[in-house]
Formats: sequence, structure tokens, C-alpha cells
Amino acid sequence: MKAKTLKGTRDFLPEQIAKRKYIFGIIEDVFKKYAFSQIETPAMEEMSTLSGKYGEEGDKLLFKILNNGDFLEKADEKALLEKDSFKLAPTIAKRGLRYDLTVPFARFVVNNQNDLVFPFKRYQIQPVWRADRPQRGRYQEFYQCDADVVGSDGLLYEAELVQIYHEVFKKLGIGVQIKINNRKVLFGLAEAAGIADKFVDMTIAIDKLDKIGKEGVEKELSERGVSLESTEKIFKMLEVTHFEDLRPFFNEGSEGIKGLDELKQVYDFISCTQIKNLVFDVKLARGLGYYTGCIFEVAVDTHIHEGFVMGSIGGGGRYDNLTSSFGLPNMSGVGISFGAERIFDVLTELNLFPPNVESKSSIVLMAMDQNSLVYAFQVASTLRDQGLNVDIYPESGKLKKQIKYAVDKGVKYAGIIGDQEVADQVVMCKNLETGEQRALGLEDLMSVISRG
RNA sequence: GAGGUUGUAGCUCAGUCGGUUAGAGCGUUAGUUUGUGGCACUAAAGGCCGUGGGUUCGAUCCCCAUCUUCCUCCCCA
Repeated sequence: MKAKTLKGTRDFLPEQIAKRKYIFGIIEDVFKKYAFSQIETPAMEEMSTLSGKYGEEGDKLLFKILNNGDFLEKADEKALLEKDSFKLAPTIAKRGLRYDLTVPFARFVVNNQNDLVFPFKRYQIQPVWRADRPQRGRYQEFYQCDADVVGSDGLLYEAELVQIYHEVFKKLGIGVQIKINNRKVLFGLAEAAGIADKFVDMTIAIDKLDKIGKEGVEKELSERGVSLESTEKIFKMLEVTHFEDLRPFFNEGSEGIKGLDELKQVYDFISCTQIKNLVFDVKLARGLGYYTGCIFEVAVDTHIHEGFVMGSIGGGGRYDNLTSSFGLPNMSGVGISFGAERIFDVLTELNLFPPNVESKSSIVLMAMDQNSLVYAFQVASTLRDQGLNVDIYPESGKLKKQIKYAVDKGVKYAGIIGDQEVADQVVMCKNLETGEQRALGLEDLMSVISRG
């Protein structure tokens, strides 16, 4: 048997865990500060909960779990005979792994609506799974950190979420641009160009403007049946830098105007803060179908971190009808997500992790002989009772080996114990960074190592 | 899902135009040194050459399949 992790999954070494906890910790602290409460949902959900929520592509990326027991008994025989996997799958796999945290959250809200206080502000930090092809910064198992509010359409929440983005990335030391747009504005764009029916096609195409350029978008639009005239109109509107400049293009009372009004409200809230990096981006579309209002995306600011290229490290938006498919209509929600895996890569590449993210034990006790080892064990217990992190080498003798263990683990102090120390009731405390050492009683030892 | 790429010791990587016993550096273990990290020297352990099949007298090498790594597209975090 070969020891390896599955495709797109990773083991995390102690140092990596420490760094990940650092990221999660900062995000969590900010979430809490804005009065969000943590929930968790199961890794598995009914396939009926998951499928159909992420579009055709998304369905293909869902991990399905084979039913237990005699799963073929209830299988669709015709599909089985015809080797029709897509038809067969639902009859042999009723469960799947969650694809994101938002859809399970919608299910959660409907399920527990009687026990929740609305507007309900929740955050959730858990892994999700996608059968995607792995790439740089993309895995089949990865963590999402989500904060959502449901049960209010107040635009104050959009502003709060922008603040959260701003605060988290400031604490992490990453210079970012928080991009904002509004699906209603995008709809207005399509309407003004006379292609309201091709709204989705249009958003998908213009989202790629930075990637494939103007010509690429033109080509994609014409392939999707958009006339040249409409395309020209769209490009004219895409040139604006401020959202108010779009107002003349839209008819009074239209969706587009509503979207602009929403953006204005968000900016009104933000204008009283120190936030300078909230930028309107008319090209921002976001693929997920369920967004209906403001949408967000966070990217590393390439002016601050020159030449740094990385996909978005956070995204979110307003969705009006997420819970309606679970039988609870008129429940508006808005949320954001942090891409923890990519944030990890950004911090690594920009060297922004603070030193000493890993909390190490403060001392390794080492004994010269069996009798000393028993004494060392006793010392360890005493120190641990005082709240110190103490390690002890499991066998006596061979100081060289024991010191190497302490050094390799990055521990600062070695506590050497032999006949003499046991007799004097002391520990030979050696600072492994400076090489200094002296015999200390327990009281002194405690104060030395707790100083770090 | 489409295209490309990678896989040889714990790690990084050589190598064999198809031929006896597959190498290096680093690391590991032991010793020189039974109360002290480094360096040096000595020695040892460690490999179905990703997996399965094919061609061949003979395959780690060539062919096919499959899994895996990394990358591009799609989509996303």
C-alpha cells in the first residue's frame, strides 16, 4: 500500500496548522466583533439539497456518496443496463458532500427558523469539497470562511460586510481592492442594450474582460447571439468609472436605477469610515446565479504588492431567494466569503506571516538516567500545572540526541537533570539560543521560561 | 469535461541510445565522544524505478491504459 493523500487534498504539518489558525483567528475575531454567531452544518447533505443549486457545471463537481448496504437493489435498472451514469447516480447515491457553505446554510435557516432571531447573522468556517481539477490555489477539499445575514434587505449589512473585509485584510497586512457592483445594474446594462433576455450570457462574457480583452468579449457575445449594435452599447457603458455616470443610460424606475440607488446607499454608509479601497467595478459579474443585488470581490492590490498575481481572495453578495427552494420565500440574505487557502498562499509569497505563529513548548526536560527521568516527570507535572507548555524526552541518556530533539523542535530551553540535580532539587536550565546554562530551583525555572 | 506536464531512496534530483550489482547530495541511524547542539571523519540502513498490461531472449528505459503531480482552458475560493 502506498501512503499518499487523495488528489486535490493535503496533509497539514504543525507549522501550517499554526499559520492557518492565525488566519482563521483574525477572521473569526472580526466576525465576532460585528456580532456574527458561529454555526456548523454536517459535511454531508441530501443530494436533493445540493443539486441544481450551482448550475450544470456545479452539479458535475459535486462529490456523491454511495449508499450503504445493497445499493444496487434500489438502483434504476434501465439506467444501469444502459450504463447511463447520470440517471443511475441519484438512485444509488442519496447523499453528497457540501459544495459550499451558503446552500447548506439556506437549508439550515429553513430547518431552524423557529429557533433563530432575525435578522440572523452567522459565520461558519468549515471545509467544502469540489471534484474540480486541482491547480495552484485550488483544491478538492478546502476551507471557506463565510459570514451571512438573512432576514433583512437593509443595505447597512452590505456596508458592514465591506468593513469586515477591510478590517480583516488590514490586520493580515494584505493591501487589497474591494470591488463592488450590483446585479441590478448589470441587468440594467443588458436592458439598455436591448438584450435583457441574454442577461446571464452578457455577465459571463464581460466578467472576462480583463482576461480575454475587448476582442475576446466581442467574440463571445456574438457567439451568444448578441448583435454588434448591442455590443457597442455595452462597451460604451463599461467605460464609466463612477456608477452615477450610468444613470443617464437607464430609464426611470428601471432595475438599473434601483441598483444604482443601492450602490449609493452603501457608499453613503462607507463615506463616514476610513475605507478608501472600495472601488466600483462595472465589469464585476460573479458567476453564481443566485445573486440579486450588490456583489463583492476582493483582489490583492497590485499597486501595493507590485506584480503580484492571484485570483480573487474573497467574494460575496446579496441573494433574495436562496431559501425559497426550501419552501421559505421572501428571505433576503447577503454574505461574504474569505478564500482561506489563497490568503494562505498570498501571506506565504509576500512573507507576511508574523514570526512565531506556532506556539511551541517552552522547555524540553531531559534526564541522564532512569532515576532522573522519574524526577523529570515530576518536574514536568509541576510546571504544567502552572500552565507552562512542557515537553519531556522519553528516555534517559545520550544528551546529544536529546538536545538535538529540542533544537529540531525549535524549543528555547533544555532542562537537564542528572544525579546532581536530583540531589540538589534543581534543573540545569540551558538556553539553546545563547548556550548559557545555570542550575535553577523550580521557582526560578518557572520565572525564566515563562518569560520566554 | 478539453489540452499539456510529472512520477527513480525519507527529501531534491541524476541515470540507463533496451543488457549483469540503479547513483549523488541532503536527511536518518550508529560510532569516534556514557553530562551538552556545530563541524569533521568512519560505517550502516533505506528502491517491485507510480500501477496494470503489451513488444522483446531481456523493460526503470519503447508502446498502450490507468492513477498521480503541476500548469492552461472552463469555472471558481
